[in-house]
Amino acid sequence: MPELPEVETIARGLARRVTGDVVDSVWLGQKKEPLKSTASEIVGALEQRRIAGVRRMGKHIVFDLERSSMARAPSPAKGWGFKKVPASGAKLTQASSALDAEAGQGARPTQSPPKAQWIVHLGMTGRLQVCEAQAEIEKHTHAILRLASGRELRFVDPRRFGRLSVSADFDAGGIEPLDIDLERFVALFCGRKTPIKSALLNQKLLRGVGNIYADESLFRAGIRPRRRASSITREQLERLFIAVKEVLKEAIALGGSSISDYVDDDGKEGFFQLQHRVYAREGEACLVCGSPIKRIVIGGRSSHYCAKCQK
DNA sequence: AATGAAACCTGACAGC
DNA sequence: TGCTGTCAGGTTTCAT
Repeated sequence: MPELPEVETIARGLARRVTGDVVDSVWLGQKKEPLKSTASEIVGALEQRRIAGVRRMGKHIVFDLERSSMARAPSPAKGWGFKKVPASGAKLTQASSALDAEAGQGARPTQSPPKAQWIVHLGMTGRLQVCEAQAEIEKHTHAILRLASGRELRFVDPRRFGRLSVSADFDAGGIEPLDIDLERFVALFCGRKTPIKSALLNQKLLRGVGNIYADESLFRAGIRPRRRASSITREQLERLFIAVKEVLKEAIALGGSSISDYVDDDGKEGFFQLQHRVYAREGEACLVCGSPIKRIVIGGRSSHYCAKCQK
């Protein structure tokens, strides 16, 4: 569900709320889909680390971790007595199995600790909650980080398209659409026979643009989503370049779009959906010319456009 | 190499 | 009420 503006909103909210806190212990559910790294890699990278910051890369949320100054004894292996086991039937996992594997064994007295990052991709339905430890555990909760402040950071994801991993130097691939310059933007689409809509969704080119903002950007640029990327004129690409940045910035300013289940970490909804000009408006009148908005499928994704305004 | 279709999951909603 | 079919803001995998 979340695209760049939603992930940016969520990352900013998390940065405000959990930066400086320390991960005391980690619980992971039994479903395997959400984990891209092994459970022990994730637990080992997170436990007893201080959250130095939270930021966005493409649609990924990156937690920068550093060794906690107040490193304590490893948390008790028995875990922390859950009041209610999530409906999925998950159980407690190893608490500190691979704790500090790289630092404890190497015995290298260097003072530059290895970088550690916790990477979260929300997929379609993923959410990160910051809540009190006693708050009820929602169905589809796949990970819980108990924080030294007494709160918990929880990953909830019904559809399980989200992914958790740890890394030392994560690279999301692609280029940030808000940072790219015109020449590099134009070069991305050069010689590509794929529809421009599909190229915009390709995270190896631009990272962070998703279905809503691709449609909205193409509408503002006056380009039909099925046009071959290579067939688009320089002038149109310049308009698209501006439109993509404009749409993303406006959406971030409004806290993202929320249509059904997206809410930010405070539980507040974004408001950009009120600005949608084509997305999810099939059959409704184009706000510019009044023609009915069309919906077609491109690369398996529904695509909305105005046949009169977009060529 | 690039493109497109299918697969991966659950939940919400419309229609019968 | 309950069943069926469709759809969903994303990515990966597997044939062409």
